[in-house]
Amino acid sequence: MLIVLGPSPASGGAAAPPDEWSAVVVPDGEGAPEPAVRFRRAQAPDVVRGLPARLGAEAAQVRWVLASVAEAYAPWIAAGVHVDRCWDLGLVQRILTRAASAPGSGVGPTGGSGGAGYRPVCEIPVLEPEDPAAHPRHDPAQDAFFDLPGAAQTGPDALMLAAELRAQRAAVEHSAHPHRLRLLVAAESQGALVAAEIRAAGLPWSRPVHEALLAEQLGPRPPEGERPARLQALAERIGAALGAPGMNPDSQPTLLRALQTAGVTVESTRQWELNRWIEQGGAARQERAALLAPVMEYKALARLWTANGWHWLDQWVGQDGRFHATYLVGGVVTGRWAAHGGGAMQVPSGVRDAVRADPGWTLTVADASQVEPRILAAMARDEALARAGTTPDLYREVAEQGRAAGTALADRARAKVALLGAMYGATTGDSAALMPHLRRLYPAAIGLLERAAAVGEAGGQVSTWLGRWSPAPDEEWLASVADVSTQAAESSARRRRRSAGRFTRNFVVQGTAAEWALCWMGEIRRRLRAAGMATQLVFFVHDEVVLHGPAEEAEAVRALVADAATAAGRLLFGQAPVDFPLTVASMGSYAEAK
DNA sequence: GGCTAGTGCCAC
DNA sequence: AAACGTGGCACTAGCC
Repeated sequence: MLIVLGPSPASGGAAAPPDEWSAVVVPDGEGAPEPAVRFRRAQAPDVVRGLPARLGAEAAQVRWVLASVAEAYAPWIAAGVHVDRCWDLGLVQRILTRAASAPGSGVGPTGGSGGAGYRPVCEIPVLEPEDPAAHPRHDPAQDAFFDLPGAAQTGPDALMLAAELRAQRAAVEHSAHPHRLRLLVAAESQGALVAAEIRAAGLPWSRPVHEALLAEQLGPRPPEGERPARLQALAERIGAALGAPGMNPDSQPTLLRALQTAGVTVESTRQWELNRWIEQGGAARQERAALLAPVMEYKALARLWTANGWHWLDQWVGQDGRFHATYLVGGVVTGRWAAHGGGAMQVPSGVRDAVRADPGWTLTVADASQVEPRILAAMARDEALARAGTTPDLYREVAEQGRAAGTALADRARAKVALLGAMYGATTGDSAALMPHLRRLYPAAIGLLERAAAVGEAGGQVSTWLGRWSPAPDEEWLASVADVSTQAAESSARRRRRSAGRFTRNFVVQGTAAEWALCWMGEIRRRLRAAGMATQLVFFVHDEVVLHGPAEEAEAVRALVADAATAAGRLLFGQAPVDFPLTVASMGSYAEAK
């Protein structure tokens, strides 16, 4: 059963009160959807709790349809209301709108078996949870200002949302692969629930551990506006060593000039280039390393200070000792999640020790191994690569196969570089040189990547396994690749085609891996709920999850997470031709992972 | 004061 | 501009 929740529509010519919502039950068969219940928006959790029984339905059978789960769900969680299933109209609209621009999707106006093509009934912006529009402030003066006739203060009403739902369902059913797109819709929507729940739970973060770590590396917390003592001392040493006393190492132009004046022949101040200069020193390597040691140390510590220092702690770790990461489901063009605020997707390994389980609880960290090449093997139905994908260490097995075939892909490191390079579109170096060997060993897999690249170079769109499409190139791109008026224009056109090809090449793999991860988390969530466990998902980074729960649940949780990974593979690929093994362990500190 | 571009580093 | 994909974010410099 589908129940749409949204702002009440006008009735009898009278506008509904601004904070009134309606529940619209969408019948399975014929019949128009009708508002079944009207309620104040703040009462939504009670409605969600009570309405299914009043309609004679099991709560677990209801799919709640919302314009934006990110916007609506947080107060429900706060009220202790969790739902099993939902349909996020905004997230699905984004997927369908993009698909509609791709001729092969079956979603657009030209394709489809009987569908007229997907056109949104109403625009549903994908709001960030921080977006002021997601949390309208109740300032009466503002209300008066926005209460103009026709002002879309509350967005589409529940009946419009029901109509949009209808359009979305039709588009899915008429698409090229309805069962896959259905899964994507369910997984993306479930992802929105997971993201909101992770944010609400938060990653347990020990302020004392973090502060001790900062004190150890940077010295005591400095007064506002001053550098920490260790950094200040290093800045002075750098100035002295480079013959530029008083210089500010935070100023890249200043530092670069000082380095060059001191005979350090680099063109940037990047760490890798400084390291390369040291390596090239021959007999003078020691001297060079000693000269640049304070610079390197300054860079590392300055990064810690600015990215994850005391300010970060104050801003992102509240009194509850949790880091509440805000995830943007499908926020990356490939479908990966993005994060907003606090750098949640880039918590450096150096500060992960501050992530500590509560007393009596434990962190379970699960990291999926080599997801992308496994995904590639499964998508391409590449038998040989899939064989490697049934082993725990895919790269090692690829090296075995490479050695047996007498190719240069004879050790694990080369196998890894070659495969990653193939998925990223490497054109130089070791990985490009190994491509012919890879192509011979895995013609189906490499063929899939090269076809995806060719589509991108030609300005076309590609799709993930479940049906998330890459964007169509914009006018500017089309014009630039058509411009062959000069040699410079022609080479620029070629460069941009290649770049688009690398993007689509990577898109199919990265995007499908993101779909696997989405299903993985959905399965974890479903199983945790079914088992009635207290353990919660508290963190996610592309192919890694962190759960936090009572120590006595840990053993079951490890098994549950691994089972969920297998189930996700089955959901995508049926009897999955590859395995999705995990490195999974329970621990007190996140730093113990890997 | 705000804004953008450039730079550099973190994660996968 | 580091070869080779996706991002976020902090800082400086230089503009209005």
